[in-house]
Amino acid sequence: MIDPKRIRENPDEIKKLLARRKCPVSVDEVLSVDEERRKLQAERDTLRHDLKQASDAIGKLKREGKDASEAMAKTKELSAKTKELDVKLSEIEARFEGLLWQLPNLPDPAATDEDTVLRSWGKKPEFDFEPKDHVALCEELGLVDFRYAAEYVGARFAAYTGDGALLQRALANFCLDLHTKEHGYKEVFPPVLARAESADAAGQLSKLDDMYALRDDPLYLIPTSETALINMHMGQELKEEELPLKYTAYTSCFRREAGTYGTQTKGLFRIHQFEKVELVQFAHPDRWRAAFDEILSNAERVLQLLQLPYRIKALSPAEAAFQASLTFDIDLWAAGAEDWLEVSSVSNCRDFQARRNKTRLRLKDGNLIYPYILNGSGTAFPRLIIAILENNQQPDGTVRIPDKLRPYMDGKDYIGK
RNA sequence: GGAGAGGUGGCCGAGUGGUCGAAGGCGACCGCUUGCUAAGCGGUUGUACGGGUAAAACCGUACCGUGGGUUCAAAUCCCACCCUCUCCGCCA
Repeated sequence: MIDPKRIRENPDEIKKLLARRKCPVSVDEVLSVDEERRKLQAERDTLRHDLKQASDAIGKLKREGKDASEAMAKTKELSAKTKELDVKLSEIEARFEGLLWQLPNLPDPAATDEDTVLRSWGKKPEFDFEPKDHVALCEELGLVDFRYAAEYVGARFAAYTGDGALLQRALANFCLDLHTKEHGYKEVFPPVLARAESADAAGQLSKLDDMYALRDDPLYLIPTSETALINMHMGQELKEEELPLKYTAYTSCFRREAGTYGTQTKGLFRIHQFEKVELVQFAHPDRWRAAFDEILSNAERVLQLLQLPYRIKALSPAEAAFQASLTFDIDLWAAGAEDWLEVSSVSNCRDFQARRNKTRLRLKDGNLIYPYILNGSGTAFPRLIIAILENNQQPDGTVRIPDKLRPYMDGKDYIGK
């Protein structure tokens, strides 16, 4: 949520910033509803003040043992009028809130309107044979059973089998070990279901159609563990001294992604359930950049240790998620697909989510503000698996396991040998 | 899922219709004080929205799990729901 005061005080600035991204409501509408709301509140407050005084007077009369029936009859009318205004006010307040919640986060001033590749790392592998894509490799090495998954649950799901399942588990342990032991994150294993309000706080209810809902309970399968982690302190007051708070979680993520058929849907590329290690930091607003850079480098470290070539791309505000102010994507090079695959998205959401879930920050000077919440994948597995398989494939159809992953893969050097 | 108990400020905890934004305690902050490892004394200390201000001060309203209701008046009475704890059931 954007600070409503900021909208009121700098409407032109807000309009200009929001023009850079998809925004379903107009700032002018927000402003006019706000004005109406303030007017109504002033009226209601005055009326209620009078009512309170009248009631107090009645109390006094009664305590003194005097007759208050006349005063009570008179006050009844005042009470009715106040209630009428109460109803009107809460209606307009709800409308105001509703509009506010539909406004996407303001883009960072530094964000460019075109996606921009900032830098890259590693060398694309070269082959003296025709490299296969991951679907072929998975089938030949028995790593994923797409047929079974399709029959069992439906299209665009994966069932990892044998060394494929082991690889998945190895990556989870590898990433979690790295982030907890070397990068200082606290590991969380959260529920993968969330209430609507929790998802809404994260900003994900704006993509309601993308979430799986349960039939009998008002719960949703989380599209990312960001949903779970950014709500770790909902309703709480954090102390400046305890920042930054750093959390990591390995969970399955669920996305319906209706309407994305046709583009890059082969194999593991875009599936309805995927696994991901997420990184979230709660940071002091003044130190968000350090937290942002840290999350980015934490994610990069995974790829460096696994020797996977990648590039960092600054996302345009139009591309960024509803809740994000600044986003850098990390794209992995996949040699079989001969394409870049997004494996991580690092975002600064500023105080957007903290305002929504009422996470606040008590500063040393006593002031109460909202902390900034940042997140990033560290990283998403199906695509990591695609890149590992395609980039490390050998002429004989086996796949070399990156050195750092071997301890997690029963010490094996190759998949398929 | 069933039965019972409970949800009050940063924390603990009192409060069954008006004098309650809420006793008392703890913690925190400020001041004073004291020769013995830190204690004593005094004071301050919630949030949101609106008004007001250069900014404060200040003023108003709301908030005692959430949402409704009764009443001139609700932390207090009524209804529904949510959550926590205990016991039972079910279950990995």
